[in-house]
Amino acid sequence: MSCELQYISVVLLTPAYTEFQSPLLYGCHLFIDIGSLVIVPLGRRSVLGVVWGHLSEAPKVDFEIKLVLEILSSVGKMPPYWLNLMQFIAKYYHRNIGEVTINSLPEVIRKLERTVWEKWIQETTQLEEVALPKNIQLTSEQNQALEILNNKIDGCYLLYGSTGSGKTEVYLARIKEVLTADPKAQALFLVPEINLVPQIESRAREALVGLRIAVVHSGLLSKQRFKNWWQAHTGNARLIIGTRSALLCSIPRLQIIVVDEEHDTSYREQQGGVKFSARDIAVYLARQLGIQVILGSATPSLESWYKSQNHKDRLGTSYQLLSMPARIGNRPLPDIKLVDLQKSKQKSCLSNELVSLIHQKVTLQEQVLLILNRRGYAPVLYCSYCGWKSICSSCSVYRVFHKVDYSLRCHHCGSSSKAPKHCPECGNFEIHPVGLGTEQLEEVVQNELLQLELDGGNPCRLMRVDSDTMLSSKKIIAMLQDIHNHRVDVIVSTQVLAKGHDFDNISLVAVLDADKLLYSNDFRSRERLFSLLLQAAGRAGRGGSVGYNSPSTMLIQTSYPQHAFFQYLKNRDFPGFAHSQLEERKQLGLPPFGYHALLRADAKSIADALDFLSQAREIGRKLMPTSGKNCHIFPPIPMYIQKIANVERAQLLIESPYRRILQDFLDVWQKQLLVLNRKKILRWYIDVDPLII
DNA sequence: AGCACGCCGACT
DNA sequence: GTCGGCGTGCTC
Repeated sequence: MSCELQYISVVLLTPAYTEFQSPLLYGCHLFIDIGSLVIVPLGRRSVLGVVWGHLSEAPKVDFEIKLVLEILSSVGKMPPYWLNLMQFIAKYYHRNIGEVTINSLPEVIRKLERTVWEKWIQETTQLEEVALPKNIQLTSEQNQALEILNNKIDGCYLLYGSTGSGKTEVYLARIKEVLTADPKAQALFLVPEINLVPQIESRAREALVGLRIAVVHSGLLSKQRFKNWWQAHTGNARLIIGTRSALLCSIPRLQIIVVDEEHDTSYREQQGGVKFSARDIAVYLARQLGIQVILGSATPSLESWYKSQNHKDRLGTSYQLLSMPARIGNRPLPDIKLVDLQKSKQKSCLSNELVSLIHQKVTLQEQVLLILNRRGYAPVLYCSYCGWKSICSSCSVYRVFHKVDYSLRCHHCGSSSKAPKHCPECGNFEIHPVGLGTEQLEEVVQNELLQLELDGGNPCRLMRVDSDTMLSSKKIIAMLQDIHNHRVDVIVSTQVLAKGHDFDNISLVAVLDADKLLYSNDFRSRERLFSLLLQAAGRAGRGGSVGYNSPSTMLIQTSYPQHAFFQYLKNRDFPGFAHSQLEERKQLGLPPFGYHALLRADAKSIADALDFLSQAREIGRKLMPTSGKNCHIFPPIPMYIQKIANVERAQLLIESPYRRILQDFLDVWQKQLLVLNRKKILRWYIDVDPLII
């Protein structure tokens, strides 16, 4: 079917930070649809590309246009909505279109292992269509929310319901509705973390028996990941459950998106690659497709909350608030108690109040959850003689002492070394761990409970749950099972357990290190603390059927019990707290009243990084009279953690009350920065809507 | 980012 | 003589 030479533009992985960026021009003698995957020559290489557009006539250029080598027809075409999505992410986050697009494809395809993926495609089976069950049992409150959702096919909704109010049933009921109305429709259900996927998956399989579900997250091996991606891409999977990366899948018949725990910062954070907010992109995508998006949380992000209070954003969108205040079965909410660390007596990190409460609960055969957000035994090893501290050799942070294997580990670069028995500087043997981590807390609790015997003389059982013990998904499941089946009495954990998991028999949750987030230089830290504490409180006393011997309690140890923050918390007054925070942010022009971007520079020496940023700032200030007015560019500063893995990091903050103006400025500015072309000395990138400034 | 070309040091 | 160090430059 060859025809005369056609010209197409193709997106491919061209180097970032140079002026040489895709899409690039290619020729071919076949008509190739937009969205097709192709192999094209680039220099002396053959690389993967995505067909982006057709040219109506031969372009006049001073270079030779090469021909497409091959069309990867077995993958089919990427849907138009997906191409638009890639375009938007690249534009909004100021990234290379090729970087965004190519990196969103499955690994086998990126590596061009065609025989491998074709075999995997052969292996995947078309699952049988099964009629969905008729009804999901809902309370009247849940039904009210569902009816509003069922009234429309589009719009953005904020489902605000306390922990245990049954948000998941509402999501699933609405998804069922959408998938029943259109037998080809697909739904996307996002969760913030991998370890929440299994529980949502089993809830969905239970409520929607027979539904074809695909799970997509970075924890899968590349084969399974491809197969699940393929199920979504071909429309075979009707519900896609996953973490932020699931949003980048090809879901051609997408009709509804759910973003559970929408406030969670995991939707934004990412180590490498393109930083984007999966929640914000989900909202954008839903609006583009004219479909519904449901954001759910017990403690919404202040940005979402603000939009749900009848404040329209620049595009005229506001979120419809759906409130579900009641807990299912009217289970009592745990009492929130504060222990004043300044006044209370304590032998260890545990106040006497906490120790006696633990004793009480454990004796009643109820479970206790202690939350401390620091892994390891102690955050630093310290020589009392010469002042030596266990600083990481590659980063500007302390290495954390882990007693289990007597190691010093850097939680930033991952390097680890044997912990010294005596001071490496002065030889003194008086080196000791300073501060408290979960390993040590486990030890302290063990000592406190040694004398305690439960019914029938059984000893009190202890378990530590943090990323050091949650090594595999098998282990995670086993540990959760042990908790559910009451094979442990006291659980020591980092934040991992505070999020999303449901436990029936925990009647005491204690948070040991709340103060760190109460006074922090990050303007979002109180918002995060509020949500962490309320979520943690939600872990206590969820069970409806289990008869409690004692009322469930949430206990917080703090040195600042008088802080207004705790008044809001004790009253569970999220609206009040949100209002006070929003007032503060309004005064300071912080999000959602202002918009941020960072110019980040990584270099071998901090001077190079700062020097580049200073030059960039000058360039930016020269642009001011035209495109930069209403933007403020702050002076460059080294990052809070200046060095990670031997890379010196600095940044510069740009702030504007208008998103559009900030975006326009970044467009012009970024192009000028490319001319500085300092790729040998440093890497730089723009970070839009950063979480931490 | 790759990948090649290019121009200087110690080896079978 | 050549193998290989990584500096520099190009890719529709």
